[in-house]
Amino acid sequence: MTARGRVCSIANALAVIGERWSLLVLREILLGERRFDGIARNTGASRDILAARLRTLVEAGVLEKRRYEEHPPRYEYVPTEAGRALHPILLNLMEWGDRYVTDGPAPTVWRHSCGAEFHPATVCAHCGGSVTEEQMQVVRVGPVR
Amino acid sequence: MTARGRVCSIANALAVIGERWSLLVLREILLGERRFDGIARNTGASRDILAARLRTLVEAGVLEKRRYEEHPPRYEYVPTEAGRALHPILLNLMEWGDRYVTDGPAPTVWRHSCGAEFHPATVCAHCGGSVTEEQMQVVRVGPVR
DNA sequence: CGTGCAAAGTTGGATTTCACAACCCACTCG
DNA sequence: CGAGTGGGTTGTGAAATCCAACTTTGCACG
Repeated sequence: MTARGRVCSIANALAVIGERWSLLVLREILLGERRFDGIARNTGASRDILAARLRTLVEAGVLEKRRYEEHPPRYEYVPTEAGRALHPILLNLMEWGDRYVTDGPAPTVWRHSCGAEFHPATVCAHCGGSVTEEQMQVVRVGPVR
Repeated sequence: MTARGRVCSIANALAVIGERWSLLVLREILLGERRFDGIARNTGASRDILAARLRTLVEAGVLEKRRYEEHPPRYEYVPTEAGRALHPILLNLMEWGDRYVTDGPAPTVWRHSCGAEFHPATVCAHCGGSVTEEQMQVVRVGPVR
């Protein structure tokens, strides 16, 4: 894991999903593309790097490699619970990119079951209240090693 | 920049904040550490890489470099609106790391103004409803280049 | 039978990025 | 005057990434 710096779950999370291409692989898988060639084409990652990323994501328990055909052996990558739990992070990242990076209209649009075009909001899970800096207070912070 | 793969705001966002150390730099800045040496110490990034990251984050409009002393010239890095908008993403990433990567108790703990220990939830900004896979539907998706 | 195609990777070599330590400069403090 | 501090830059070697080509297992045609 991270040798130096602050002990922190953000750093730990990035050790798993912070390498180049990892989150784009997850994006494709959560969009429903579960095969090696399709993920390679849709992300633009080179095939050797993609193979390495898929291996580490499987080892980390974010994806599961499943054989969907016996002859010839063919595999697909499906998200585990940990992988599905990344969906909110990807949606927030997409929203931030739409707002502050992408020029023009949003390339990808979702609709929520309420009928509205979907935009994510992050709230307090306990009270449902919004998350501004004034409302947040650090109780404890990891030590720096 | 080589724009292969799907046209997507997640990819665009990662082009800005997806390089190694970028999000840990943002973490420190949002925790209140705004000086070069402090950020270097608390993240563990080497000083040359840190200088490069701070430059690209300033160029991208995520941070602002401000002189806080004239003689000798000393600088601090403060988040712009775009930088502050990354706070929800970091909190979600921390939550995911706490749950699926970090062993033992959470290294960093926040309290919300409602009094409860803070945990983030991502909801639909329009209706406040939760975000499960069944409730989400893709309306449009960026093309693959 | 031989050719072509597809999926899921490996392999080899060039290029780019990263890590680490050392160094620099302008100033302040004792 | 010498040491210390903040904010970096430079040089060198190690590691990661990119790219194209190749491999393997099987099926489908003509």
